[in-house]
Amino acid sequence: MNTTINYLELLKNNQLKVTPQRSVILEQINKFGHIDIDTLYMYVKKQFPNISLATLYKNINAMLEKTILKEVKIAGIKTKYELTKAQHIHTICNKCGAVEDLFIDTNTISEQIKSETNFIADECDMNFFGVCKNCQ
Amino acid sequence: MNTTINYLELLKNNQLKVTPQRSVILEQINKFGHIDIDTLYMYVKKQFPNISLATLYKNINAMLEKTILKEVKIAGIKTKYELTKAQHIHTICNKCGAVEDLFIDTNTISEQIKSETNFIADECDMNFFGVCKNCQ
DNA sequence: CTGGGTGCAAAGTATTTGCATGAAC
DNA sequence: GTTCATGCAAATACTTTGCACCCAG
Repeated sequence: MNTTINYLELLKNNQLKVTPQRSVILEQINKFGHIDIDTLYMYVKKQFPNISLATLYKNINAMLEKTILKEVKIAGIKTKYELTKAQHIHTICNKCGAVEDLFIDTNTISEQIKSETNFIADECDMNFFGVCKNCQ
Repeated sequence: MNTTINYLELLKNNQLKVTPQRSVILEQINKFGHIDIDTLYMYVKKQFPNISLATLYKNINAMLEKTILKEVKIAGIKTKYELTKAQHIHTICNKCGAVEDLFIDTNTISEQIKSETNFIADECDMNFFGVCKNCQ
């Protein structure tokens, strides 16, 4: 049920050396879906007790630049990171805090924006706040 | 053409004391539409050379709590603040950096989300990245 | 072997807190 | 007069940088 991702190829294809630290970082981000730096640090430390926060930041930044990762900035909570995947939006539950992906079409709105304002959008972030199924 | 806002009432109605500093803060945020803390500090200092960053942060946080203000977190740029107003979305130009408001309907998507996932959304943030009319 | 990655320490930036004084109501 | 805001200094949190050493290719 979990998508298998080839971290090795992902790194190689982006001219980043494959190190065990990087593999674990990607593994953990994928496991959590969305994770903030401190939680990630905590989990990566379980496999690399000596890894430094600086290394984590450096790697995160390198992968952000290569667009392997994406920054998820959400009002009210710490910035999280996710693997870059198909265009999707986020739902954030105000009760339990869960952040979920939802793969829905966003092009319709982009086109509406273009016709109304001439702004040509090629990307978007959408965050919906409310109450998730489980918390209702 | 500029909406006149009664900062006095806005503060009073939210149980916040009316101080000249607060009025100027609201004035500047309104003038810029969206502004980050450093730019705001710079402009507020023109009228209150002795104001401290701490005071600015305290006021911003107080007004965020009362929902007079809203945090605008956008991937890649510094967090900005705006006055709370009718539901709207943001367009961010990748060339000139301009952040603009766009008042379009978001309920249709909220309903789509509800019917697809049972997530009940009561609010959303939407940021579209691309090229604005002027920069094309 | 060579270039880039790692870990540490230190620097830099951002944000919050505590407290004495002063202004709002 | 009482409560809360302000401004300063200090503390804390967050992120980046420099450098010596080490590993991936």
